[in-house]
Amino acid sequence: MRLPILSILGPTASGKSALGIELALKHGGEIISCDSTAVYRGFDIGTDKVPMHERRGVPHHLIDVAEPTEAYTAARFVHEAVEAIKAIYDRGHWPILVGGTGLYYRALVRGLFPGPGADAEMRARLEAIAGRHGVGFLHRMLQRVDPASATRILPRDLKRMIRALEVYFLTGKPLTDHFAATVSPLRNYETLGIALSPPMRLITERVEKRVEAQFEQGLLDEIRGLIARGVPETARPFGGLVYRQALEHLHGVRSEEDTRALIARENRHYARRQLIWFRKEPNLVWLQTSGEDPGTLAAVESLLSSRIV
RNA sequence: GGGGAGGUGGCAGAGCGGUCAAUCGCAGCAGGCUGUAAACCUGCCGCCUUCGGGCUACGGAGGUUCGAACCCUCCCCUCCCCA
Repeated sequence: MRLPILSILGPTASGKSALGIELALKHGGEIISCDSTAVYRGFDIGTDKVPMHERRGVPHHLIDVAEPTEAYTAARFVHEAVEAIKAIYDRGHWPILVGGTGLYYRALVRGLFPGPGADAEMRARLEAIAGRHGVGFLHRMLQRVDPASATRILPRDLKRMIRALEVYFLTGKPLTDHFAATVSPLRNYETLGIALSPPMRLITERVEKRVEAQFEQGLLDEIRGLIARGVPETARPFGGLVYRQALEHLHGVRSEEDTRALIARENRHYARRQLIWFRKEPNLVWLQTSGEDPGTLAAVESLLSSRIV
């Protein structure tokens, strides 16, 4: 008898982490972060990692597992998350997935096709072609070798086009053909997914407060420190939300005040995209409250009590 | 008081006689996503629409013209410089 893998999803600042910890404390849970940026060591403030002392002894997995110069991927996430889930159940504990990275969640729950991963050399070559002949050239190329993907991928969506071509050239088979072989890594597990979706007004408010707090906690010093330690500004996590805008500010692109406002706005945009993503996920139970709302905990508890397997 | 610049859709800012409901950007709204995903990409964005189009628009009022956001006259208002 054990609890289903619980997933707590939701947009930024919806209170996922707090809820996860609360539930973990009650039922012997361990948290698996589903966050594409929290995996990077040294990027703490801008990713809003829960500090050690606030974790209250609850183990957190898939946080700080990669160097900033590494390229963490959805595939690696899936692999490590599955390993973590197994290990947690083996310990007799309960795995709780907490995060907001839609692709990672979907990849874990629905699976990725069993094909080749990123190939830096191939990508560089394709990018060079795009640079020389334009994106349209790549799209026409894709049209010839993988018409189905060419229809799905818009002509200017370079990243997806490159991936589709990469898969084709590496396997001789169109990407869309590979899709049929996709299986869920969690197919043998019982799962329960919660989507937190408090009113957007509340998200906006919380995001604004959080951005202020991030600056107060020394976001800029954290960035300076990372650079001083030799992390190149081209490192993956520097290209993401918060860090990108803050880095621009350090380069004098705009004032700190404007940067804070910009980051808050970008966070709202991001929250919207996250929700769009989750809405397409089947089998999620939606709660219109934040993770700290006592009603949320009660609702999840009651869902769990009917789902013990 | 004298001299100069200008008033364009939520902001910012092009246009300077027809092809302008008005470039581009931002904001706003909607959406996509199978190994970079906090990334990347798409559509809408005056009002109405059966999505073909219809209507009202570029500070205000007149005027010139087949035709004006663009030219002329007057008025109103902003900003800068000198006093």
